[in-house]
Amino acid sequence: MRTLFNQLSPINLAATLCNRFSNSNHLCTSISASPNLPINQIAHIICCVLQECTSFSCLKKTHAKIFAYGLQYDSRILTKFAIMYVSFNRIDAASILFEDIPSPCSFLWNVMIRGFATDGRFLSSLELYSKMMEKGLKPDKFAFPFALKSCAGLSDLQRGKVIHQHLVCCGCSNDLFVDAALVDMYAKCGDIEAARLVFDKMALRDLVSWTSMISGYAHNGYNSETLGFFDLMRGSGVIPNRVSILSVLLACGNLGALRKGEWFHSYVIQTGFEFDILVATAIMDMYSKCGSLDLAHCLFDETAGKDLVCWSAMIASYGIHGHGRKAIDLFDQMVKAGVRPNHVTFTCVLSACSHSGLLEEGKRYFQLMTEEFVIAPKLSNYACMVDLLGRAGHLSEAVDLIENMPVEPDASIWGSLLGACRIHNNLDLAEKIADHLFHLDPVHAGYHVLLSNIYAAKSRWNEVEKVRKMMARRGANKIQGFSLVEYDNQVLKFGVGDISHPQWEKLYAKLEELAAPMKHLGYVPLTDFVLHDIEEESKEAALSYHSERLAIAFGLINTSPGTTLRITKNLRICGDCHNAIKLISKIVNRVILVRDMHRFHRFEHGVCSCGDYW
DNA sequence: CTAGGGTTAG
Repeated sequence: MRTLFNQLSPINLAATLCNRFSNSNHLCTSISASPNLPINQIAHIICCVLQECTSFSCLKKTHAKIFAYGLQYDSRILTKFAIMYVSFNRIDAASILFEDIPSPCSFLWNVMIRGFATDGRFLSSLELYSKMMEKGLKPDKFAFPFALKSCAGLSDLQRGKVIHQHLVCCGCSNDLFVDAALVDMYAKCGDIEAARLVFDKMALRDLVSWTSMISGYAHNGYNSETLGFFDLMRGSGVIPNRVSILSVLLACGNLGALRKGEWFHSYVIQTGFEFDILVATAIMDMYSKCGSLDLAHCLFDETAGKDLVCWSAMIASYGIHGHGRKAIDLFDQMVKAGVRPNHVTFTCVLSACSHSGLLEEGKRYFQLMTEEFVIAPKLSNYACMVDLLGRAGHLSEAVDLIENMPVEPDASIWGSLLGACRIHNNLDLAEKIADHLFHLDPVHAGYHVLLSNIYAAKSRWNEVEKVRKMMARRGANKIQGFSLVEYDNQVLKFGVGDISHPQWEKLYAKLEELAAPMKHLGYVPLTDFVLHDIEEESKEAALSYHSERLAIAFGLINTSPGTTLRITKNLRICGDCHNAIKLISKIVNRVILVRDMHRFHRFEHGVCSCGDYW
């Protein structure tokens, strides 16, 4: 060994060491065996060996050895070590070394920016990026995608735009990876138009860029665009993989497009994509959101190696379908199976309790979360609790909870409470809440509508008008209600009093036809403004029809008797329609599934699965 | 040296 060290040049020596001694002990022993070796030579050897380093423990031991040799202040070695630490995902260790280097080279800055971003420490990554720019150093084309990834992770569109400008200045645009990262950043920050602009300008588009775009559409609510873009991708000769399928499944779920979703399920099987837990969860969730709880549950049972997300998704499914007890049972099973819940799981459970009116159970699980699992409740957990308490009429308890929250309540919390005020027609509380609420979110149309409906319930028409004007002044535009129904591999959309469908006359005639038997069953149209508690979708004219009724009429005309009708609605179903659909289900003897903004309503034999608790 | 992904309240 000693002869080796003395005879070979450092590079050859390093190469020899790499070949012969792949593990750290040998390396360290060899170095220790030659105490007379000049320090710079050892440094050189170690640098070369590190390049071949494949084991973290080897790295750590070598690092310790370096300290023993008193080389810790050599920038070159430190840089090498920092880079190695990053490659082993030990960003903290790398960071400590980085701080010790007087003026780190550009490359190390880039490596650190990448390292932090990869580790999910987006703020640190961007902080470093800014510091690097301040020093007049330019990030390289490998660092930009990571800086953009950090912006995407933080949904920081403003910073993303700035970095976009920088990279153009640095001449790093028109690079496949940089552009793909740009597309992804814009898509994740919700600026889908900007994403599309970059995407369209790309000379070359790989599967990843397509997938980023598709996922951007899906996650920003452009559901039919998602499906369209997927077809476009296939048309352009790019073969999808399981990742791109996930976005498409999401879109199907959002649209309630069961047939399309089923098609993708079989597509996954036919093409032989790996049917891993992510794909299984996505398909399961799609089935559930399309109203097919049975299929979702089947898949859940068949899926081996269920993880937290998979369990949570199934719990959420029971929740939106109104099966609170089953959601709770599943939660208990999950815990028994040794899977530790997180705040999302509890959001699912609490929301399930809320939809099913399981007040005591909800309280118990909230307590379980904080006390037994020691999970700090997030805003979403508080929102569920406020909703649970409020719905059940325990308004003051809900207020207590909000006042004692350790975090600042946001608009959604007050919104929950306002929703409860509407159910219980509590005007005093509603007015107090509205102040907070409109301060936090002045342009939210839904909250204004809620308040206006509470006034209307008390026949306070002047105030109703005031709220209306307030909305106009603030530019809080009402969201148009619509209902979706899948037919013949298409998703059809019906708006309020829609006459755009070729069959529109038939649809209205069908509703007319139903009017008599409905009346016979005791239906009284609730023309009172109060119950048209959804956005503007009502009150247009006596002849206007809510979108879900048109969708139902369409389904009745175009499907064979007995077929379940599935409707997806963007807003909350109104009380009048809820009454009407119950009766329709009885008259036509059909199951009518309506998914509104919050949950499923399964109408059958004149009753709804929500038990009118919604 | 780089990348895209499944669950969540209102």
